[in-house]
Amino acid sequence: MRIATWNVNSLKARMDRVEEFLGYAEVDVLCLQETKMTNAAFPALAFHELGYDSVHHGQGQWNGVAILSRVGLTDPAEGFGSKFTDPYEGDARLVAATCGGIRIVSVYVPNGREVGTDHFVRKLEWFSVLRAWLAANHSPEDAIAILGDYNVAPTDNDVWKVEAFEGATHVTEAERDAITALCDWGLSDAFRVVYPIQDQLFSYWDYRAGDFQSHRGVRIDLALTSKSVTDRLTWAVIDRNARKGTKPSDHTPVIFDLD
DNA sequence: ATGGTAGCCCTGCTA
Repeated sequence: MRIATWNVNSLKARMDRVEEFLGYAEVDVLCLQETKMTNAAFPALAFHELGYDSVHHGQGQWNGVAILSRVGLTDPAEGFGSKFTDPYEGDARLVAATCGGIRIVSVYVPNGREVGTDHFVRKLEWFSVLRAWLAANHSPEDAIAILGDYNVAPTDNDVWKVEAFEGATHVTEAERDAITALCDWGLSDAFRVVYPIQDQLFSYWDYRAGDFQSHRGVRIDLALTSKSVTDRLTWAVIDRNARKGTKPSDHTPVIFDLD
């Protein structure tokens, strides 16, 4: 089983590239973030014709998350539900479904903008709610995989140059602690199971200033997997070619193979 | 050099 995550930065602008990706990548499950469209505009029929069932939690101008699956898709759920107060209430940032026996969650964690802002505080709160939601709805014994744009580089090996991120978001101790808290519950950063210490392996490069061509990137698109999923993990790949060519997203797909 | 680009909508906001 092959699962993947991709922040497409507008599905409308990226549909050709997504269809191209589905044509060569042979993914069974694909989590999308930043679809930036309403549910009414979501091209479920086009995906169905390519063999994928789908669930989309859309908003419109911003955010928007989806799951595509060709190994079944049942029990779809959107957001944290009524038992939790979402610090970014109204944003479409989480959707879940069971695909091929695994509870798949597609997340778009808030960016946080600047350290010290209200947005940053609520980013950390969003992580707290995610952990509470996880603990309330699942056991670490479950087969669960939370894939998406976490807007956090978990270690210094996940940024192109540590000095370039002094005082910046995505690398603070508080944000990294939030990832650690999810891992302490019973999840693993699946990419680091395959590549424990290798650096300069990125999933996002800013469009500006030739950052991609100059290898100035970060690894913020992650799959956090419970033990039974992690134990099945055989390989992980970053599809750098998807960052090249005509109208690329600023993120690449990150792909995981399970036995 | 507080720059740069891309995508959305009301010509600014978000990333």
